[in-house]
Amino acid sequence: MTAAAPDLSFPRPLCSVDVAIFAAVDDRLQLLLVKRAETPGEPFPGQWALPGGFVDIDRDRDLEATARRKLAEKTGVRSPYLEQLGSWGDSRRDPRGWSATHAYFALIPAEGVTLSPGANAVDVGWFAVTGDGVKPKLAFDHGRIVAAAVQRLRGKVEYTSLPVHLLPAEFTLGELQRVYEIVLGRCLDKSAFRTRVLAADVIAPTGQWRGGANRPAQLYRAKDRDIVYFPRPFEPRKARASKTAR
Amino acid sequence: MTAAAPDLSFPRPLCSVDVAIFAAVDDRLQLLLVKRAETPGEPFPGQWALPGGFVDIDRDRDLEATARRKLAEKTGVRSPYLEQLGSWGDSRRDPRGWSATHAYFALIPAEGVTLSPGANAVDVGWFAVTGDGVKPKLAFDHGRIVAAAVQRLRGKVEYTSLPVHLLPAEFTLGELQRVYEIVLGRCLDKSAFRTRVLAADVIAPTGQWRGGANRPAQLYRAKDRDIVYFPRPFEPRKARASKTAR
DNA sequence: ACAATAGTGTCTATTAGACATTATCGA
DNA sequence: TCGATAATGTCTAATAGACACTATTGT
Repeated sequence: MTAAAPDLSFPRPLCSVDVAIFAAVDDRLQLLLVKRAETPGEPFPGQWALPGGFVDIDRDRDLEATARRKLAEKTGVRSPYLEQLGSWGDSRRDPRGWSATHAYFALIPAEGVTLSPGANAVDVGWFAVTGDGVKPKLAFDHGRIVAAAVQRLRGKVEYTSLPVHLLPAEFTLGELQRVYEIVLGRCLDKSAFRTRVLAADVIAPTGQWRGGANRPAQLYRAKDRDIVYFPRPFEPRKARASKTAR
Repeated sequence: MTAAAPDLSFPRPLCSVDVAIFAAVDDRLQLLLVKRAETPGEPFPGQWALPGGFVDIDRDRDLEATARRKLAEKTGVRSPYLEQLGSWGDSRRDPRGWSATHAYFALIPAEGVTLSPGANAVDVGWFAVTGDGVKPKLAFDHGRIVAAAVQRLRGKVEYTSLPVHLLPAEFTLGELQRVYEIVLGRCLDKSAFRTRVLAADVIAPTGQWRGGANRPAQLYRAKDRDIVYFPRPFEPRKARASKTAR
């Protein structure tokens, strides 16, 4: 005889995944957004939103797979830095009913990425991050999700090696410092920066050099794909009394 | 005329919330677990698990509400420190089908908490955290969720004021230091600890004193309910060469 | 007086930022 | 030689930990 299986027919929330994809494009921190189709009945038609969609329980083995699928659809990138950001679920964020979304955030190198809208979207584009968000008003509650993503990114950049994932495989220390400055929105001291990063043992010289109209720079490569934590955050000191007062 | 609403009838994952509830009980960091009922058809009958359950879209206005409901059911505590931990979703974690759970972690003062199994559970209890987890093998993938919760807690304790939430409203600096040591599993220097905590401006003296068989201690109260970040983590130095060599 | 814990003071190694200096390339 | 950027060195303020010392209660 078969035991009576408990009832699972109660209503379930909708279950989706959204991804906040960041890159350093044109010397600015930018976020990838997609424009929603104008299909009748679709919520927020024509509005910009994070790339995302419902979990497909036949195709996606887990939540991260859904996130990777969305990322690959829009950017073609297959091995980004991908981190879970959090989840947002309530009765009102989606007019179609109680819904919960699992948000991820990704960092990708801007170089060599070609955007494509994919299905469900009519347009894709990079949007400069200003303050805690982005210019256009976003669909759903994506505004607050983006704010959380930006805060998490900025916060972690203060004390981790995260920004290496915004660069291609090989890069110079100068370029690395530049991405840090782009994300943080402030300048860093070169000497202190180099000491920190090299002491953290996150990057290794490739032995190659990048030449230009100046002294060539050592090329480096990220050591681990993982994130490394600095012992302390960047802490700008008060400006010292300048000797050359002017 | 009505626009054709898009089809929402595709299968949805199950959606649940689980809560890792920590307290400092008997001078040890402990985790609250519930024993699952032996109801036929229920997965993992009789096994220990995190308190949790399906989102009830009629009762719960959002995910956090589900977490609070579970917490109150088991402990009666209504205003804990509650933080989202992450989400886990895949096709195999629940034998009943593709399921995603939203995990939270909570810190509560051990004092004055009375446990009750509530519905769906036949027993509740505190389990000492050892290493990254807890003795019994847990239901579902709760083992890895607990590991993530413990790591997050330990990590944050290094550089935040989190442990105040493991204490009752009023406490002495000695007691606060003790909870830090319980969670971190190592001793801290009294002087350094006091300087740090007081400089962080997270607690305020109440004006009251706690007496005993020794010099009375100033009572403090947490200033904000929120978490405060220390400028740097606790960093134990190498032991200095002892003058009294023996 | 003594045990026990609270609370303070001093010393020092370490560090990271500020800033100056040197190095190395192309034009 | 010059401009530009890379790489390194020096100085110093700040700090956190180690550890000793003092303070205040009950017994």
